[in-house]
Amino acid sequence: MTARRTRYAAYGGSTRPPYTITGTDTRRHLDTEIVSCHICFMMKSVTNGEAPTLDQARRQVEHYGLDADPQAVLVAVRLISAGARVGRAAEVHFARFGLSTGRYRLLADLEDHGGEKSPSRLAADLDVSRATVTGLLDGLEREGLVARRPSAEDGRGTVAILTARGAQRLRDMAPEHFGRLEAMVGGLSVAERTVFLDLLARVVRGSEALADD
Amino acid sequence: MTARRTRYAAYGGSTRPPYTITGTDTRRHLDTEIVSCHICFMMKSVTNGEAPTLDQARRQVEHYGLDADPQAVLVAVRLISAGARVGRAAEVHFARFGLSTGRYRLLADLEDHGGEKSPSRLAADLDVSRATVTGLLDGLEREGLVARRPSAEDGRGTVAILTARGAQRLRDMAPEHFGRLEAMVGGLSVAERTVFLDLLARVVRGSEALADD
DNA sequence: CCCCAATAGTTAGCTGCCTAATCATCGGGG
DNA sequence: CCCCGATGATTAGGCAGCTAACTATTGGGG
Repeated sequence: MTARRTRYAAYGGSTRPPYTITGTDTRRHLDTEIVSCHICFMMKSVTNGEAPTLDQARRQVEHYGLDADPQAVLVAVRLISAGARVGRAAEVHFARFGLSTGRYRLLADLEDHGGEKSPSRLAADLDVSRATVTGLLDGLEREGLVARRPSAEDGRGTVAILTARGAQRLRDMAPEHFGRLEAMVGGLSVAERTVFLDLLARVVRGSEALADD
Repeated sequence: MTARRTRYAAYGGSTRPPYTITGTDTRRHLDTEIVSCHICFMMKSVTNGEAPTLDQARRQVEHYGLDADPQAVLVAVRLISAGARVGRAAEVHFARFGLSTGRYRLLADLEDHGGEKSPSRLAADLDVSRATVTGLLDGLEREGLVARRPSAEDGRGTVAILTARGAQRLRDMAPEHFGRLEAMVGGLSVAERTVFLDLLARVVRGSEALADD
């Protein structure tokens, strides 16, 4: 059979190249369009990255007869939305180097720590569960970027070590990686960056209000 | 056999309550601790939500002999980190109401649009792929919060409609939901919120620098 | 000196998100 | 009038994150 015409057989050997994120096929629509709605007619601006709208927030709050501040709601919703958006952009970014955000963070943390660390420490420092670290290490070990070695002091423990190949990967991607990160915040002045860091930290601290109880 | 002692049998019927996010078992460690490292000894402050550090960013940039601005790198990395953090908090929040962030966003968008919308429109407006919308609708339909109906005009199309049960769910959760969102940004003054919205939008727009090419 | 609670790591199963491929239908150009 | 490209929706497969449960080891208290 011709290799190209096979339908489901191609999946049989799991021969899909890992991390082939290229971009969404749902192309962005026009800047502005009329939206017909059962309740009202409204202009919906789809200016990139600025959804949802203050109008939407206001409408929702009013709809349920609450006295919440629409602007406050908007900030919260935008942050959640922005987080997902930036997270996806980061995933596309790291896919270039055959990594994911999680795998890169683990590699970089290992490098910063001298090349050795236990999975538990990694989980704590990366702020993910130990199970996630197991999964990340599995993938990285398969590609030869890290290795696992039983701990010398603790019979239960393991040590993750950065391999030469892993260190090389980090070195190779560094110029483009840091260049793109810099470009990402290039639209802000130094003063604005300082303000942004402060406000971001305070909102993140406030986001515990979502999970608390 | 006693229902409590069963090991894997409990999974047999897939009788796991959906969305039982309660919090991580990796409890936070102390505020400050000494970290021994092959290269250096350093104080590692784990002040909640303020990792990674400017020092880490500076060290990394220097390590590879680049001339990137450490503060710019820090802003980018913090935003990515904060996005994941806030995203997880949101997931915990929505789990309270038997929803996920994606499912809530779909429901709310439907409600705001008069209760009817095609999956393609939902995908475009929520900024996710159509495949994701299919998955979200599957879950919501299973719980009776939305229904699918073939489109009247287009033989290919489907219309997702908000059911009475779905509208009720939104109504029930509204007070607590908006209250928590408001609390989340309660640490910011109105002026600061305005600034934050502006800066956030600009950084999100800049985050295209990660995915572009 | 032994036992048991705490800890380290893994595994199983879930969700959300993605891309690529598939199937059905619409609709305009030759 | 028919055909083929464009579009709507789903399916299949993959990764990352989570919780809960399981196994193995450590180490302190009775």
